[in-house]
Amino acid sequence: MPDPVTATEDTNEAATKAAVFSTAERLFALHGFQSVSVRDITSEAGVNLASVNYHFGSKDALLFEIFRRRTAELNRERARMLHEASTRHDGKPPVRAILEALFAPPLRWASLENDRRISVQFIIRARSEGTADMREALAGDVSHLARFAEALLAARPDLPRETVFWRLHFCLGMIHNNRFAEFDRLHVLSDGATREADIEGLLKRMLDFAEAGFLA
Amino acid sequence: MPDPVTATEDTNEAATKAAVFSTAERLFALHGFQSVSVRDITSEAGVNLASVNYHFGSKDALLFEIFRRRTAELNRERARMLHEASTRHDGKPPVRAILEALFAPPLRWASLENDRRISVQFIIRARSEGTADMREALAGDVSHLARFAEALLAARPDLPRETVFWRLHFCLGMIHNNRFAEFDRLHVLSDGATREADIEGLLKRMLDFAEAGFLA
DNA sequence: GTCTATAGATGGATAGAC
DNA sequence: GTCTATCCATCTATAGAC
Repeated sequence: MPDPVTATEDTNEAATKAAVFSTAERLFALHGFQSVSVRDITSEAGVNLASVNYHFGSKDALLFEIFRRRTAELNRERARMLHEASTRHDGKPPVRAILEALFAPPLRWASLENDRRISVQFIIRARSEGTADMREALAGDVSHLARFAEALLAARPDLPRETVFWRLHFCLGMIHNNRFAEFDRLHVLSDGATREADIEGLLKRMLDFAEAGFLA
Repeated sequence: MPDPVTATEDTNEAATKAAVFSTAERLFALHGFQSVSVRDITSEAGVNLASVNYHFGSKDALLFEIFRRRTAELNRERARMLHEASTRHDGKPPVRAILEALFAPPLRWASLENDRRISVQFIIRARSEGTADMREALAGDVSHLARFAEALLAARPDLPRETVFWRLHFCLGMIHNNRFAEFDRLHVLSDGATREADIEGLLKRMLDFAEAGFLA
């Protein structure tokens, strides 16, 4: 049984670290990386200015830790869905099941009632505004995408290899365009006809579009 | 006939302004907006530190002017292609011709031998990292997209309105994903099978994919 | 108009008290 | 571990000499 005083201190420390983490993630996701200062984060989180350096080392290290944790979680969820699709279809899942494993995790995160809604925006932003560290990590992330490419190649052995890769690239573009600003713009353009709230409906729309594109 | 001295000065002034403009566009496109300082721009352009403020007013105003000029050029080219497709098809262009007017201009700009290759990267970056001014301008840009939406609705009157808007959104995502970093990543993933240099081939691939998705 | 020098503001990081 | 005070680098913008 731990010393109650120590336990309380540990809890406080963990709470401070967690507050910094989630506040930073939210501010970075909403306003970009370079625009948000350490002072913005600590003042909004209600913690001391020095906490970022104490708990994470530097602003960049904090950024990278958020990035690493969120991408790991997302990749794990995608890999799990791909694996389930594979077992469900005797090791040869069809295109639609593969694409669902790629689309569903970030889309479900993005639903209005999901805590991770902001995490998706963070990850998308990291793809274009990330630091050198993050871009290196993204290059290593290719191994994760490779499993999806393999599954797609197996599902469509009749297609030229490069065609499958290009179409996977198009699908990734569809996902990365799901930013708050783009949803808002579409909402204006369609005069309110597009309802971002209906995530399962959007998933079906994306799958219909991408599956047809893949079977062309 | 202008005074030769004045003409030379005017030319020098215009040359300085143009050097600042194109150097800034390139650096912003390659490294992001906040990462590039006025000092970076002026030293790389070989002009004085004060030239940015003298010729453009401020760093943000310079950014906005680049953004405004490039998006105007791109929108004009797209509108022209859409108009030509419309006359070619008696006012009712098919989906593929509409999408070609949307895809071809930014893709052709992105070809290796095109001077505007860097401008596309600038515009894409502006969509996610732009200032408040630029985001406002993007909202006004909806009128330009509305013409494409109208054409698509006319080409597929059988589809629910919101379906057409969502699919247009997916197509825009395909375009916006054509960043240098994403091309590089795809190149690694496909082990060199995807050749970014073949722009006309890529255009055909995008049209095949998107047209099939639209006709689903 | 061009340039240097500098003002004025803000940023990340840290030393040192508690 | 937490906090304050502060260092030092860097940035944008501008005043003023030429």
